[in-house]
Parts: sequence; C-alpha cells; structure tokens
Amino acid sequence: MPPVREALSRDRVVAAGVAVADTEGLAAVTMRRVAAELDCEAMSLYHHVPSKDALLAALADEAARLVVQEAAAITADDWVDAVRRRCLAARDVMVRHPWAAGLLAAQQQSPPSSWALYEQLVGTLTEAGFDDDLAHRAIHSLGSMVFGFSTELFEPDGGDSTPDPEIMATMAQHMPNLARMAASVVHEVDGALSVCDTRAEFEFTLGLVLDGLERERVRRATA
Amino acid sequence: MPPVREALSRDRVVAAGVAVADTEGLAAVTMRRVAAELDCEAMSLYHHVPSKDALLAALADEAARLVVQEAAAITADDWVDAVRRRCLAARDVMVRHPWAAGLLAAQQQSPPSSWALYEQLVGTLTEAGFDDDLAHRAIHSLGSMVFGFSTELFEPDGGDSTPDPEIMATMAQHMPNLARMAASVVHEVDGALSVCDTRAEFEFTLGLVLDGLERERVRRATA
DNA sequence: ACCTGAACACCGTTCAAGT
DNA sequence: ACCTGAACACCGTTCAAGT
Repeated sequence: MPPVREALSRDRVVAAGVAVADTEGLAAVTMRRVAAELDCEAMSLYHHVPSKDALLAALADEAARLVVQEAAAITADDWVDAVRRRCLAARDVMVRHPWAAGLLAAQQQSPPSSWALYEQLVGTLTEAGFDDDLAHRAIHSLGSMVFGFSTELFEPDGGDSTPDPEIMATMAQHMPNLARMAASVVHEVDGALSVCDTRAEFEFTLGLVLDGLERERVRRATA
Repeated sequence: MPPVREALSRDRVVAAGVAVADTEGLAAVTMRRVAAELDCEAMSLYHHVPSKDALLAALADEAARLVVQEAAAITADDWVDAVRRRCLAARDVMVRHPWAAGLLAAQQQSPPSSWALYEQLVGTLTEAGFDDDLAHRAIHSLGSMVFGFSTELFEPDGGDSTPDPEIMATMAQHMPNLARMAASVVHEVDGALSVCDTRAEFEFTLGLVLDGLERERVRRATA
C-alpha cells in the first residue's frame, strides 16, 4: 500500500511557508507551524531546508519568483508600456503578499529568482536601443521600485569581489543579456567585477525623480 | 546613597536595542540581550516598552529619527540641491544601520518620526513653487527612495479611514506644511481623508523614472 | 513606582532511534 | 533515504513578590 501522505519536498515546504505567511502573517511562520501545515513534525523540515533562516530566504526568493512569473507574460510594442505594466504587475504581487517587502529588504543577497526579471528587462531595454551602461542603471532604478532598494545586484557572495565562476557560467547560459551587460559594465569600471557602486545607482535614480519633479513643477507653473 | 545604576527609561531601552542591532544584528535583539546591555533583567524592560514588537517598532522609528536629524541641518538655495543632499544623507544613515531597511519595510504604519522629514520636504518644495498636489506626490516618490516603498503615509491607524483628531491637531501645530498639504489633497480626492491611493503614487514615481530613462536613451542616441 | 525571581508556553535545533 | 520522539538551550511574557 502506497503512503497516504505525499512525500515532503523543498517545494512543498516553501509553499506551506507561503501559505502560513499569507494567512497568519510572517510571525506565524515557525518550523512547527509549517510542519503542521504539512502534517509532519518540525524536524522533518530539516531534511529539505537547512535552517529557519534558509526557509525565510526561500520565502523571499519565492516572492521574487512569483513577481517574475507575473511579469514574464507581459509584452508591448513600446518599451515604456511593457516595463510599466510589468512593474505594476510586480507590485500587485507584492501587495498580495504583504510579508514579502520586509523579508526581501532584510535579505543580504539578491534572491536568485529576481535575476530572471532583470534578464527580461535588460533584453527589452537593449532591443529598445539602450546601451549596456544605461540598461544597468535602469535595472537598479526599476529594481528599487519593485523590491525596495536595499538588495544589491551581482553580489551573490555578499560583497566578496571575486564572483563564483560557476554562477557566472550558469548566468551566461540562461541569461545572455544580463551576462553581456555585466561583462560590459564590469569592463567599464576597470575590473572590479561583481561590485556595483550602489550609492551611484541611488544618485542616478534620485536624479531621475528630482528632474521629473522639477519638470512637472515648471509645466504646472507655465500652464 | 544614590543608586549606582542610571534609572531605566524608554530612551535607554531603545538606545540599547539600536546598539545590539548595530553590533550583533537584528536577530540578536532579544529582550534578555537588550536587558543585559542595560545591566538589568528582561522583565524590567516591560515597564518601558509594552512588548518586543513595540520595541522593534521603536527601533524603526529611531532609525527614522536619525534620518530626520541628519537631513534637518541641510539647506541650499536650489531646492533640487537641498533635497538631493538630504536624501543622500538619509541613505548614509540607512547604510550605517543595515537592520533599518528591513525593519521599516516590515512596519505596517509609518513611523511618527518620519513625518518630520516630510514636513521639511513639503516646506522646501512649497517654497520652491510646488503646489500641494505635486508636493504630495513628491514626498511619496522621495519617501520610497529613502525608506523603501511599503510604508504608507497618513494612515497612522492602519487603513482606518477616520483619522485620530488628536493626531491631526498635533500635526497641524508642529507640521504646518504637512497639515496644509494633507487638507488640500484630501479636499481634492473628495473627503476620503487619510487615504492615499498608493498605487497611483507608485505609478507617478514609476512614470518619473521611465520618462527619465527614455530621455537619457534619446540623449545618448543623438550624441 | 520600579525592579526581579521563578515559572509557563513556545521556539530552533541536535541526536539517536526508528522505518 | 526519509521521518520522528525526546531532549536542550533559548525565547517572550505573566505574575506574585520584593524594594
């Protein structure tokens, strides 16, 4: 007789964590509570997730994956239209999962699932005539709109300046636009691979916002 | 003989919490650990803070207060200069306290200390010729740059549409610009006091960013 | 009034033992 | 291999008792 309960898996553990966070809030996400959701004991989760912190990181990544999934289907002739609608769809996902913003902001490393969003964005922007440098600035600006600002791009090892070649290889294969852009931008900043000057990115986005506000002020004053 | 130890107070408890978060991370902020920092027992903290969640909210508010303190001193003839430098100073504070971004993003209500930043911003923008509607959009745009997006303005009671008149009175007294702007914008949206359409604010900021990127793309293409 | 010791219910995690 | 019971150290919080 086959077992009545479906076998546990990392995916099922993460899904149960999302369900608990959605219905009872992030504070209710305890190992025991998630296990109960799966009709098993807390200790069984440790066969699929190394620790509670890892589970929380997986929840943050799952939120990013849902964002990517929502955005992936959206295309438009005009790049502005496409990107605007993708950002709004992404925001809808974040609003549906109120625990996601705080959790993503608390992560030290950018969730791997979020890379696919940037890959798609860079592809769209490149097609629209963006050079790699501007595309790079753009994904920082737009990433901070969607996920909040604290997450840093291209620092998968948390500030270590020598990137994992295996990760780079996987990236090059599955994310050609992102890989090309990274290589190009890296070249420009003289070999400091995997390090974004996040203050410069912040200043750039801030400049976009301030310029736009000043333009709108003048438009209203002369209208 | 007077007691050797300084008496506990809410301020000392919050300061100890910040110290622990700065040196050992947010996870180390437990009631027992904070108490140890103050040479007392965990239970003593409950005379100054109602719960651990309240302590964490107080830490978020303290981060906002530090941001305000840093920004308050900065003035400039040009409003763009003043606001840019204040935002960068604010960001420096956030970077110095890496726990602050996640904690602020996790808060359901905007920390009271953050209001002073918006009061200052609205004052500066009004002086520079912004109407109240544009000033309102501006503080949403800039607030999301500094603190992240999730915190909602003017919803001190968490979505309840009838605002506390006492809070409004205090606000009117100490934050004239903010109070005037709130009243003006409220009037415009037909009586739905204390409710910002945060999706509209998001769309506005997104529009600023997208327009700025497109402008930069064209500038580079024609250069 | 402010502080505290003991206690309770709960948590993350380890480990030896089951299947 | 995957799962679990018992156990440990730790946590937030209550409460009665101290000063």
